[in-house]
Amino acid sequence: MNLELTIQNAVIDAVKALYQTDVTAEQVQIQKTKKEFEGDVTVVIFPFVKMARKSPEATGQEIGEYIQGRQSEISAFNVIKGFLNLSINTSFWIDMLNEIALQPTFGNAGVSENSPMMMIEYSSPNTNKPLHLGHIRNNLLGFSISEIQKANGWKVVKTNIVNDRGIHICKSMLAWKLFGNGETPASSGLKGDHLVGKYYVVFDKAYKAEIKQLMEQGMTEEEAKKNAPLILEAQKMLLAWEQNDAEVRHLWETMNGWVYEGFDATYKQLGVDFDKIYYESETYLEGKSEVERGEKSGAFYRRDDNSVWADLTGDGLDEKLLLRADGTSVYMTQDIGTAKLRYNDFPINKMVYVVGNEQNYHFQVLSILLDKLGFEWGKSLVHFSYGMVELPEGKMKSREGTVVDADDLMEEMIQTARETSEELGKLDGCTEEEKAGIARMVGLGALKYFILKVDPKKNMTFNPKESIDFNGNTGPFIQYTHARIKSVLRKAAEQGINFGTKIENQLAISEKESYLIQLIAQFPAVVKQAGEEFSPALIANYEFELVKEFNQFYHDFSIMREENEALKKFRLQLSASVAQVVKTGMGLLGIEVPERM
RNA sequence: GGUCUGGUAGCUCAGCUGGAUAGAGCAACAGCCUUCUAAGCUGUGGGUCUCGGGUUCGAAUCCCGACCGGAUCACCA
Repeated sequence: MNLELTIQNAVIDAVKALYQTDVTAEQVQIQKTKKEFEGDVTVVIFPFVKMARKSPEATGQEIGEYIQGRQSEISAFNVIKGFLNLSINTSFWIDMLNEIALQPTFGNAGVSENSPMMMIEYSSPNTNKPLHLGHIRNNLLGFSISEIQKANGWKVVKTNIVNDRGIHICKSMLAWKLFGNGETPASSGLKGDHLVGKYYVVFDKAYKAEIKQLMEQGMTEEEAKKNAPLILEAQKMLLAWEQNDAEVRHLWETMNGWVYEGFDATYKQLGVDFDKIYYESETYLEGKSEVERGEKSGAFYRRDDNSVWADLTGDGLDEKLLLRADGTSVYMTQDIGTAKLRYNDFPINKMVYVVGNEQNYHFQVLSILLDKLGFEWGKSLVHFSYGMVELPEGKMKSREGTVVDADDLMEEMIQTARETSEELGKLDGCTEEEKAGIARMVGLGALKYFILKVDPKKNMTFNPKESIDFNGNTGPFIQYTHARIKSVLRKAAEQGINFGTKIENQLAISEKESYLIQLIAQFPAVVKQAGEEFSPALIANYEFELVKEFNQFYHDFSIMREENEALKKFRLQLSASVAQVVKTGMGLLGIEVPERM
């Protein structure tokens, strides 16, 4: 029972009968009738006026008359300018609501044994400092699109490649060794990742001081940066790490261990997780052999200094280094290796990288290189590219101390939610445990929704003060509506009203109600589109529209005071369906919805 | 400079596969709590959809150009 399809076919038939012209389904544009006009569904009739050789109004009238006589769902129609507005029988809407309410997984296609598999890489942190606001956007987007793809029938493997080796972690290690006095997370009370991050900053400060000193002794800035004792020492450490020096390896394992404990806590609080974690220390040597194979096959070439390059000028790009003259690999080489590794480890049908838009070029190149190496999946890699998070003062700069720390931010959101809830008296009569749970759901809901509602590909501004907002187009507004519906449903259950059964369709329902049903019915299509476009924002904005619409409805009717029992059951059923779609939709965004708040 | 990307209300954003009078939220102002949760609802004010051309019945939406902003073009990852 697809309304759009039915009407589309009816219009095609009408045009053929009336004007002896065949039109395709694409030419029949159908949309929800705008609220200010009468009717439920609108057909745009401009495409047919030439065939009819009549005015838009006359054409609309003719088509309207033709299809009303033949389609029982259509109870009335009107024509305004070139728009044919059709009113649909209330019994049709009630049938539709009945159908929706009987589907336990409405809007979520679910995964089956032979579903295709999608691997989604996200998060991918460095182990030298804690997660910040930019990572939050990455993690939320990665988690959300994973959920959305699952709802669209993909098996999803969430993966994280941890950048656990390299000069950056050596810097933290060195600073800790020199200035740390054996400080540990336990002794300092600091979260592991914060402790390691602290020493990264210590290194940077000391390093800068050395540079300054060397410059005063007459070196240029460039020379000073290369020759400062600290950086030389850090490079020595990296070399020792690569040669498996026992002491360095031990320190590295210890400090990374601290970081992982810290990251785990942050991930847990954010509500994200992974199915498979790759560590760069275990994969960074992959890819070299692939590049060498590519050189033999002629896809890449070797220069006189022994470095290996790919010439992409034919693709409108530059030349790209793949192996240094000393034979070591670069970022791109590693990514070639890990891509191959992943396709060996899992039967992947699609690989998605959730990585910021500053790496657009990198992934464009990666895709071409893999293709040149003969991997049939090379071209099909998806770089899910998202924009930067900026602060009102501009970009986050760690040097200027304007980085918004992920843990601090989440804590602040939860705290504010707690205070606001208490001010409003929402938490009266709750146990301490319930209070904490609600504050957590609301605070994090606000943060997640704020970030996910904006188009991923756009840069966004995050105002830490203003974003702690629970009014308007926010997560808490949606959560609140859910809680209120649940409250009504509880009350109905107490009174023993059974609204879970089929609703009779001899009812007079309002246009607002049929509009709501139409909106609910749209949900699966929204989920599908969100999957195709990798856009949690689509779902977020849909949820807001639905909830806003419901709130208006809610204020127009007193469900529990309704005396017509059949109508009361219908409205309860409608409310329950809205709550269901809210819960499912918010779930796709990784946002929990409380039963009460 | 090359490539990519964005420019919609004072602010944050929807709308962009062309359709009706361009929508929300925030902020401002005015109303609504003896009725299922007021984190709500209703109303008012606020727009040269950056600018200029083109395509057509119709353009915020598509095309071309200009202007402004961001990213990137590393033997960093």
